[in-house]
Amino acid sequence: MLVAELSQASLLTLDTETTSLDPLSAQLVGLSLCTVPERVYYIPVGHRDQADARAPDQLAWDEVLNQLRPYLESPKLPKLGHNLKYDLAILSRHGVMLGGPLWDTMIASYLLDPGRRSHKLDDLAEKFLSRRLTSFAEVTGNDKRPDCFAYVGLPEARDYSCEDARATLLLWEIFRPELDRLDLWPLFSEVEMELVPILAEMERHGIIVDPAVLNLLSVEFHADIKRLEQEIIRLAGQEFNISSPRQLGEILFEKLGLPHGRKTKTGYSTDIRVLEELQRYHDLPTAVIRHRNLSKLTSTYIDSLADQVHPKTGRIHTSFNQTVTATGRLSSSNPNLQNIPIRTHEGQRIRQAFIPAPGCLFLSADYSQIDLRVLAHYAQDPALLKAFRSGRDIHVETAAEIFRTHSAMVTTEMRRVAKTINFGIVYGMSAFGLAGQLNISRKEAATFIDRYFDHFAGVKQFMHDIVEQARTNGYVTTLLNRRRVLPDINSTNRMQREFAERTAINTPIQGTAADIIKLAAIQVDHRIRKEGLQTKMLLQIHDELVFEVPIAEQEATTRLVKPAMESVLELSVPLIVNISTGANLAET
DNA sequence: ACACGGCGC
DNA sequence: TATCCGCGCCGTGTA
Repeated sequence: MLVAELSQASLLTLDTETTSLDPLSAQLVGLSLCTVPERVYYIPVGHRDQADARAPDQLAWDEVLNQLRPYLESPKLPKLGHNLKYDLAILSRHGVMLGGPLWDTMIASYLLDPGRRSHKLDDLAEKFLSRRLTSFAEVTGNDKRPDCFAYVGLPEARDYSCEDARATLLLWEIFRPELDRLDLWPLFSEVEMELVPILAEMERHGIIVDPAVLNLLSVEFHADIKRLEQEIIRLAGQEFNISSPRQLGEILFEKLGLPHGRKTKTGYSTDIRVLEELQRYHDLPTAVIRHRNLSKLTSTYIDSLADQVHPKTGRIHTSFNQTVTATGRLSSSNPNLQNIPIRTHEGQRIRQAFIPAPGCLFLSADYSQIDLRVLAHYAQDPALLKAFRSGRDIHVETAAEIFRTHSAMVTTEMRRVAKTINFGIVYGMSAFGLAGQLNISRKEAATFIDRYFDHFAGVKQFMHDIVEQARTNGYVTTLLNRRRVLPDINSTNRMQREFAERTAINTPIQGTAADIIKLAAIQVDHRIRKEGLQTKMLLQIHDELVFEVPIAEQEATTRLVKPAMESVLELSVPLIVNISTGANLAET
């Protein structure tokens, strides 16, 4: 009956039930399928009874596959799911390469409103279908086993799973016309959905960390932390918890009587800026800064990365989340591989622990100044366009303007200030924010900003226009028509309104950069396939793609990646990609 | 659950 | 008068 339906279907909705959230170890328990919301089928294949034997009344997966494979793998039949990246990974491990256009209600919901807090099926069903779905906790009861779903009775599992598949299809019937109406279909089908299997493969492949390097760092840093603890206690004259900002504040500002600066809701601020200021008066802050640096690296990166090496693969498998950020960027979690330290020497040593597979090297390809290039394109500012078209150092050019000198006379310090301003511009920063960032007076900051806008008048005009556009429309868009609503843009609360105004400036820039890097990942993936290379894309870090490249493919990959990334979109200024290679992440 | 602090782009 | 630069994830402390 299902098969008869499938042969007529124009869309197949599916939802997998498994033994684990980790697709690398999850076993398939059941699969629900539907082509219309009125009839949903549940196929139990991996249920266990209470004695942990195979439950009766199930189908053998091989026989199910004999019947269903042509439809599941059909390149013509579109597949709909909620968070299809997961189902894709599960089915792939069970011998099915899901084919056809992929449509995902989680991503559809995200494109329709990227600012929404949750795109979970249960929450969307409640909001758009006025239906309360049975939660996973309700169907698995008190069972705390990681593979608890396998022990759910067949009727209960069927009802639960079918409910989810049906809700997915009903949501799709709402979202699909909305995507069309808001002109989001190309972004959805040609960008976001193309990215899904690519991200799934990046996650599956993972990245190697060298446990020997991590162990060495762990031992060394723990010893340093221990020594610093002794010194801090000596300098403070008493024991206390250095990791507690509250206790640290009491020591610094009450016991030692050092001058306190800003206060937070809960007490004195003890952040890095405050501690650096206090170094003039006492040796304690210096030791605390060093202690903070080392404990941060140890707890967040060294020890926890070692814990997250997958037992089956010996690699780290992050999750790339496609429905989290308000701007269109990806995020990475469990662990976050988009914030591995880079600036400090200790950070570089952590990067050394990330290594390519034997016989391979890492190749990193990053867009040069992508945010400012996007700004140049939007603003059509003659000076900014000229600087990028002539290939000059944008921060040096900016410094020459705001310091009223020639670019040949720009010092590294002047360049640093200009760089801060350039980043601030992208974020819609005020004179107040810039002053705080550069530790200069507000008047000086205002002078820099005035001179900046004097020279880059097109940027000023752009910032004005985009805020105006946001006020009129209630939303802003990127070059690929990604949209973000700004409910507070006309708020009477000045703080809220100004925040929305900064968002109106930043989102088209950051979001367009996100569009570009997503297009790049898709293009590069397709070309790698076409050329039959073994190179694997491992990471996306906002403006950078990192690959694991067999040594013999280094040249071919470089020749492929750079032009592919530079030609994904034609802006008014060139997109420039820098390539570097190395035997670990520190070397790239 | 929330605040703080800190890592990345 | 006060304002405190956009987007994330995560560890720790505190309640």
